[in-house]
Amino acid sequence: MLRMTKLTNNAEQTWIALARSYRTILEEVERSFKRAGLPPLGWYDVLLEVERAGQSGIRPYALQKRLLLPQYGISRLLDRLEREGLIKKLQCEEDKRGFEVCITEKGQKIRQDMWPIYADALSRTIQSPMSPDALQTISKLLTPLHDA
Amino acid sequence: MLRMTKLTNNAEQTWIALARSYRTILEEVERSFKRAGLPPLGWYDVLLEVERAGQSGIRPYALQKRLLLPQYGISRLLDRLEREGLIKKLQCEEDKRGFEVCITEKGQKIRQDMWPIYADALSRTIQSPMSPDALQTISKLLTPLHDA
DNA sequence: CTCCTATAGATGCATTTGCATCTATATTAG
DNA sequence: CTAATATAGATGCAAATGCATCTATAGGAG
Repeated sequence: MLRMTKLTNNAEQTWIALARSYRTILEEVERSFKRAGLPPLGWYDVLLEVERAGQSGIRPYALQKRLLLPQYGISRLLDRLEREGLIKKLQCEEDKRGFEVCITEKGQKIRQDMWPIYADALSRTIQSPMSPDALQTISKLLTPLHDA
Repeated sequence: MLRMTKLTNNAEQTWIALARSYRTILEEVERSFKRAGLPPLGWYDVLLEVERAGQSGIRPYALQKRLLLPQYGISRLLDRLEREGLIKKLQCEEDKRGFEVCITEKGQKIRQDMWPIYADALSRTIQSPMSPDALQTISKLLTPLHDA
């Protein structure tokens, strides 16, 4: 049994602030997409990664790591995106278990439509309540949390 | 149409760091509860608020505001907690539309069992990778995000 | 009082998620 | 080569979520 360091109030308060901030922002982002008749944020994230991968595409397991989603989550999200014609799956020659995911023109268009809505929501929720300095400090300080 | 300020890279990076940090920590917290055969974090949050409310209890709509959950989310979460005997609903005399939620002994016990698991997970994921100073700075800087 | 609107909470139905497991190909050991 | 194991991805089923709507009581305005 490992002896654990006692949790400080400080760390606890930081977690609470992190969670509340995250949820507040996410809620506004999702609401904004919905108002604009656009798909949820998860779709944007996938479309962006797939678009960045270019025409050679990206493998689902790679997406999974980048996006911190469970395997079955990616599997089904890709199904939905394919059904809507936003991505296509290209049979992978070097590894017949899998495929490469590529973006379609329709997918690109949707992603482009989503960006200004997304950016506005972030602008309202994160950028305007904080100074550029505060923003910079936070993103720098948070780095060890997700790199570890 | 409102003219929006363009989103800075700075704000975008901060959002990404916030989201990745939050998800990474949450994942570890949930995994820890599961390993210990305990319910998910949402249950803890409700039980804690209800316990804090004391024997007079707390109204569902009040919980909803504190916990940033949708109305139907609270409604069903309370159903589950009640079904497991962790809370009870007391018919509210002053307002016959609603009720007061109170914690049961079983509910208290579960919450108490959950805390050390929760605390350890936070200790590992937030506290150990960051200096006390960094923690303090972050929680202070994040305040405007969820108060606004 | 009556009528109108607002608020508390529940619920039917469709979609999504979580969990466990399954299939198929790849990789490694012998 | 064959056998054992690991990895990529899919899927059946149960539970949770989102959405819209519904019921019932509260709190006005007249």
